[in-house]
Amino acid sequence: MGRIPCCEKDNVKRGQWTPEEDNKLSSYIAQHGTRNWRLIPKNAGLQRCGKSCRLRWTNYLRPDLKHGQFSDAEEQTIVKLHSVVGNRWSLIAAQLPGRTDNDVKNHWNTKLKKKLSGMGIDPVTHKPFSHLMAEIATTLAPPQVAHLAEAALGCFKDEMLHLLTKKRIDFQLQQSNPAQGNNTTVPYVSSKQDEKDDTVEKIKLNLSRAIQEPDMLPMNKPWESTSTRATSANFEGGCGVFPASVTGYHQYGPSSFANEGGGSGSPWSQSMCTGSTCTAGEQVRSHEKLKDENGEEFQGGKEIKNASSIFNTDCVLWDIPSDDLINPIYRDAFNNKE
DNA sequence: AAGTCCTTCAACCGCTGCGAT
DNA sequence: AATCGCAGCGGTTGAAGGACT
Repeated sequence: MGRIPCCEKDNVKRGQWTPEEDNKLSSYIAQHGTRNWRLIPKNAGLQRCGKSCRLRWTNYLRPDLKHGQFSDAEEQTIVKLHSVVGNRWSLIAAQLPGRTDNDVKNHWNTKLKKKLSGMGIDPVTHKPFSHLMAEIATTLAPPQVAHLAEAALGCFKDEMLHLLTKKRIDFQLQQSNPAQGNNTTVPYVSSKQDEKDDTVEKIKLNLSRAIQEPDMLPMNKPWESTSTRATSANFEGGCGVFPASVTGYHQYGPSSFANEGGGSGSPWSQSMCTGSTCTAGEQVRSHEKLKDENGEEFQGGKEIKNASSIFNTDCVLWDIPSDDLINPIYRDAFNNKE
């Protein structure tokens, strides 16, 4: 039994809204509010379906909306929240005044995913690519690992190729010493296809090396540690899949990248990618029950009418002060990758 | 200058949960 | 308890404009 459509498809206009339509909708809502979207187009004299009107209003016409570029702080908030709740755009948008879920989703898909990939971080799991490779290599028996690693490589390949073909990266192999500039540095290649093939071969080479020599794999998990100073060396010394310039960002940048000697161990970096919150399989799914620190259950999804129950000023889930949502060091690292 | 490719983002689609009946 | 209709959500699409060749 099919559901009755929300409107007569034949009688409704689709596609871009005209300024006249915007005016009609805005002035109607200003007078009558947004009760009953089905009636709004009819009463406002619009040949649109109610759903289309609602979207136009919530995503564009609402007076409280913020249009224009996302700020650094907003981007950081999105990344951080995404690492906790995954693709729950409405929940994330609720933490960004004036932004809609559509805005956040679009910005994530067009900008932030690429930024993270460019930093050597898998935007799905929020873990370094190199770590994911290493996990595959260490957790599986040799006959399986080759195939699975190949499959994983396929997953990451598009992101990596995007990065590597857009930007010329001095691709350092794990053994090479950048200061000496020895000839293990992969030279720039002339054609785009050669460049891609070469890059894929390098990744494969280093992956297979990591599989054959598990000793060289990073056994510590810097993002799970709050005390160990994690530096890019963790990954340069790892499977060597990624160039130092990329792995240097593996912890969303802050202490290990921008403050090489300091290792501030900012709660920002710790909470961005802790094992307990950042893996895809562990991400909160819609309608799963969540528990707060008192063991009381609350639910994800739209059951959370006020998202501040999760993202409140005390940051219960993250155990960080809210001020740390905006970490200037991380921000700089993030911006420098543009 | 023209054609092609890429990026962005508004809009649509289908699904789900909730409240009313 | 079952059904219906609405609102909201996330994934996807496609038009438009910009960048590149």
